[in-house]
Amino acid sequence: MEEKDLNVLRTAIQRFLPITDEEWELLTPDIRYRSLERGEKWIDEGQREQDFGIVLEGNMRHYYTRDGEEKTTYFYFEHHFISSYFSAITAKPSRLTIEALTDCRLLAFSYKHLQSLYDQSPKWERFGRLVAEYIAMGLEERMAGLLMLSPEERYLELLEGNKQKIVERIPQHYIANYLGVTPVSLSRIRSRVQKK
Amino acid sequence: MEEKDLNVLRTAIQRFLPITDEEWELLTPDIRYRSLERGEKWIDEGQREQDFGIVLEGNMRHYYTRDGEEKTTYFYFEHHFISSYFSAITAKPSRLTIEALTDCRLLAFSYKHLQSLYDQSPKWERFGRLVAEYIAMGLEERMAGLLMLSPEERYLELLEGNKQKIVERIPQHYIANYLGVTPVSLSRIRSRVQKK
DNA sequence: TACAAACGTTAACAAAAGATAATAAAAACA
DNA sequence: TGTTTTTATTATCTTTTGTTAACGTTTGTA
Repeated sequence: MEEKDLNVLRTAIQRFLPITDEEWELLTPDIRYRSLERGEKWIDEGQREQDFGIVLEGNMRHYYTRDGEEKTTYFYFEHHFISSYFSAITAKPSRLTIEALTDCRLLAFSYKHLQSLYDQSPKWERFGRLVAEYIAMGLEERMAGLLMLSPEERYLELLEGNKQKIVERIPQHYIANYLGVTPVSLSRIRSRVQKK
Repeated sequence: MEEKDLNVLRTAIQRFLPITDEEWELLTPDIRYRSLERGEKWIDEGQREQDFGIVLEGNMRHYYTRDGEEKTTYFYFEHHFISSYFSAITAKPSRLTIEALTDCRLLAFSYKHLQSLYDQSPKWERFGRLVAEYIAMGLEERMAGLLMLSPEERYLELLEGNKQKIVERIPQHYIANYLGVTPVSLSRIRSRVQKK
């Protein structure tokens, strides 16, 4: 495994808390590469065994399926952690599917292994807490936006915030799902916004 | 402090994980009663020092303020933990206000103290992780509903799910906020639903 | 390269939601 | 008890969204 790739993962972990080499080496035996072609699924609805991963290259989306319709609700880019998180922590089958939007390279490790680190080392347990808090904060932010902003305001926020990546690299009909409107409606919002 | 009230808190904690008497006694010195009258605020926007609490009696709401408008996004009932969670974990001023909808009795303890327990005991650190995961799951569930269901479907879900408490005990215009529509619109949804 | 699939825009119409105001009922409270 | 205040409904009008379909463009791939 390339040092550079491992460092991407270690750096991502250390955005939450510093870890020693010994702590790091508790994780490394379980790390492996995964490659996905565009359109390939990383985690499928109903799937049980759960991996965590980090995106080295490419981008991905996750979606729920309802009445045969796919509803995309999140995107993953380089250096993002990726997992069917709620399936992993509840040990239930995944309710969502994660799919590569471009060819992707990932590093992966099993949630089971991470969970065993929670028992072995308080530092990893703390990492688990900080990750959960981080995820919760992102969801709260998102939910507040859905409740308090109009679709147009949410679109404008997407253009400004630290989320331009999404607008630049993701097909618009997926973004429409993400904002909670139909693709047709997002197209109209865009033309409305442009006139101003 | 009454044994019965302390037991409510300990039971709530033990829904996440069992704790020994010694672990419990790390928390107890910091616990105190709080009483609020209807309309009184427990945490105010901009406030910094953060308490965690558990509702013994009564119910509460929390809301964001935007352009002078209050947007209610959550309700708390008996035996629910209550805090301005994201303010506590980020040590930033609270962006939301928590207000008593009825006269309330709570038990409270400081987040600072809880945080010190994270350092003192792996069990408490794990408690912190499990609580964060629980909050994240609730938010994900909520967000998926906002993205995938119509306002009418969200209202119907509220009637069925394990959330009847909200419909029974909370004024409708707050519920409208919670569902992401205006009070007028919720009233129309109700009359539409009844005709069926 | 040629064909098919995916994507984005626009149009037309129906359904729903927002805004505002009027009214009535219920709850708080002095 | 009587009087505010809060709460819910209804009506009207405007704006926005959903739905379906058509069209052209881009992209992927055989």
